[in-house]
Amino acid sequence: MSKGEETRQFIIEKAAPLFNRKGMEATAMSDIMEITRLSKGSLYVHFRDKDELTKAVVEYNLQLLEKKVTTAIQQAPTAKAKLFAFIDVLANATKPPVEGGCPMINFGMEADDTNPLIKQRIHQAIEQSQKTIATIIRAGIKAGEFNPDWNYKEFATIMFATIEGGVFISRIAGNNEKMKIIAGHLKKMIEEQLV
Amino acid sequence: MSKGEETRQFIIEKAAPLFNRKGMEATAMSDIMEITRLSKGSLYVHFRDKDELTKAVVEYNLQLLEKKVTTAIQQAPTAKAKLFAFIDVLANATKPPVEGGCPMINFGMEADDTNPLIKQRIHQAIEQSQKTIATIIRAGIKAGEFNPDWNYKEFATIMFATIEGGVFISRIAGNNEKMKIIAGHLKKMIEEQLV
Amino acid sequence: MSKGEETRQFIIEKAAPLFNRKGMEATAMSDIMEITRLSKGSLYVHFRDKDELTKAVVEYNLQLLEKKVTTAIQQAPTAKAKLFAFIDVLANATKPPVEGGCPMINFGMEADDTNPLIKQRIHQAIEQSQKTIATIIRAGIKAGEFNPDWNYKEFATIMFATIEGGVFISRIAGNNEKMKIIAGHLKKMIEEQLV
Amino acid sequence: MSKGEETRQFIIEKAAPLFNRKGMEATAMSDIMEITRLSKGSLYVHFRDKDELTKAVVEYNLQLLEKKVTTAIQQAPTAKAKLFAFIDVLANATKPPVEGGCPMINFGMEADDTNPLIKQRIHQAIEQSQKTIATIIRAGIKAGEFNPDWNYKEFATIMFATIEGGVFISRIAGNNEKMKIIAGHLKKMIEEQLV
DNA sequence: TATGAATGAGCCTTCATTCAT
DNA sequence: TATGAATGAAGGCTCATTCAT
Repeated sequence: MSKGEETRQFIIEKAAPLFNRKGMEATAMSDIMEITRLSKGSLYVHFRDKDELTKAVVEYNLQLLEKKVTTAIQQAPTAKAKLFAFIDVLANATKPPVEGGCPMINFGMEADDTNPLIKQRIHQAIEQSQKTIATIIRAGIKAGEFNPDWNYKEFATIMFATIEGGVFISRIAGNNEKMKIIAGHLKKMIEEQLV
Repeated sequence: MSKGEETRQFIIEKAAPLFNRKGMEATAMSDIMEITRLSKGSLYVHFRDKDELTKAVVEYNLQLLEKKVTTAIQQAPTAKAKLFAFIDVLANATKPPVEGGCPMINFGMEADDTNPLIKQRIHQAIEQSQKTIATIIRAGIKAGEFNPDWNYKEFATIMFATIEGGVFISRIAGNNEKMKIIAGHLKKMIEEQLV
Repeated sequence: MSKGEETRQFIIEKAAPLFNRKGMEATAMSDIMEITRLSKGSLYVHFRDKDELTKAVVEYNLQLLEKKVTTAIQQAPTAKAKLFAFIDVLANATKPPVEGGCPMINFGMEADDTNPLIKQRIHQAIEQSQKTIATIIRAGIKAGEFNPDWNYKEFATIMFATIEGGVFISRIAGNNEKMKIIAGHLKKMIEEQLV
Repeated sequence: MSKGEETRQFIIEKAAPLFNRKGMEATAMSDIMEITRLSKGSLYVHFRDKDELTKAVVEYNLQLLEKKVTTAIQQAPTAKAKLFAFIDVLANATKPPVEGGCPMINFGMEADDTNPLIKQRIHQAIEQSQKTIATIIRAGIKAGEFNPDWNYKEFATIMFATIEGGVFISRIAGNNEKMKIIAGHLKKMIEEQLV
């Protein structure tokens, strides 16, 4: 990695939690200057404009989240364990997988009426998340672990929505109480489909 | 209502959809000037600063939502019908109960890391929503409509979270497809508790 | 004139020589701030952006020039005297009719490759100048003052071009030496057409 | 020519039309980078700063013009033909002798209030142009081609001013119509001095 | 009460220039 | 020589807010 790429990556990594926490609009280039200890001009050497930096930061946060999820899933032995792992990773609002909380709901809600490109990217991440869940279940059915009649595609959507709703509630509540209930509920629904 | 109060209310009503759609930070006082056709000075006669206007607008949006929900519930004859009505009101992302979408998730996500007061107010609205659901169910149980063993408090949380998660997904998707699945799922869960 | 219009006019008048001397691009909003002792925000109360201020300033300079020319012409009794007055007003590079020199050549040369709107406006001013000359001559012919065979339209163009060329040379030379020769030449040409 | 000098010359030639067209201030070092495909650092190896590059570019443009003029003059057999050639080279605003138009008026007008050194250089070029005209006429007189009483020094100034004024008008008009009139007029004045 | 002129901090971005490699 | 990363001043502009009328 060249010096330039290194700095670019450094900026993204430092900026990522800031954008994820404060929001894209609310994070100023001067905030990035401060946190990176880089000059204003230097930032613009590596990113054409704030929008390009924003895109890179959103991408970074999404991929960081995906990596955490993927790692957790891979380490789980069974389909049930994988689903539980998925829940446990995302449903931990007090110690979220990505600093600042779930980037899908964070960036998605802000981009909704302001940034079609980011919105589109979040849409894709949401779809991917549901696909990941669905894929795990399908494998579990094939392995004889889950009830083959399970409408797993619908469940993937329900599970994802419920988790994100839980993330929202927990963030506003400032604690994970309600999330425990939600996670427990989802896990029970999963166990009900065990053969 | 005095002339002053009337103008104040007029401003709030005009500003409400703007804030709900664009966000609190992104909505400028000049936007309010434009939409109300009022002068800059006039706005500051009725509101000490933008923060006060923001609070009033958030309050207005929340109460408008609550009114829509309450009306829908009151018109429903049974507990089941009331729960279904609750779902139908909130789960219509294409024609949301409040212009700009659910104000709880809209304002809540933005306020999370920036505005503790608004955050607190949204927290209260979230709690109230769950209480509303719980109250309906409790009445339904008392009336012999629902299974008395139903852990309705937990269900209230789950139902609310799932709806908000669905709202989020639908907004980003730009359509209500997934929301139908989610609403259907919640309704099935409710029907399973019918005596 | 309202307070706002007064300030707007004040800004234009203060900015006019600056733009005319330094150029449109080279004159910064901060220069206008300094010379008007007004705040940055105040400037933008009266002008949407720098471009709008630029247009107003160009217009002001052109009209100021036109006024000086018109006044000089009106005070001259004969057609010959009017033409001489025209020359004397424009051909005084050391004490130009408009502070900073002839706005037609100043703004025109800069706008040529950068600002089509201003370019168009200067084009119009150039055409008008030639028309003014032609109109004077035509009246002089009608009054029996000038030779009726004079191709006055062509002469108007030649006279205007020669003056502007003289303005250019004088500005660069920093003195009016060459301009005297040019003015003398033009006046001789005019006298040759006297009946 | 060493490698370094070669690169230096390459930069000047590429930058020359840019400066002549856009102006000195408006042409950024990044524009030069782009057009030369050279790195920022490389530019600064060959030129201490933008000012030095500017001077070199102005010089290049002036000498290119002079070369075109000289060549045209040398190819003309008589004094009259030489003067006509001079006019024809400069008075072609649609296909100017130097890309971007006459560098004397282009750089001169911009430098007037901002760059004394360039202004001085343009002054010299203007004087030289008039001297060139005067020299041709003097030779023509000596050769018995022109009227020996002709005040050729004054005519040189008038001719030069008229051409530059014509260049100005044509540039703003975007066509050569008026220039034809001006050139015709000058040629007629010359022919009147033929013996 | 209502107006809108005035303010100044702050935002994003551009630019000429320097310097380590 | 050549590169391109880093710098910081300066530019145009927006915005919430104040204040005289």
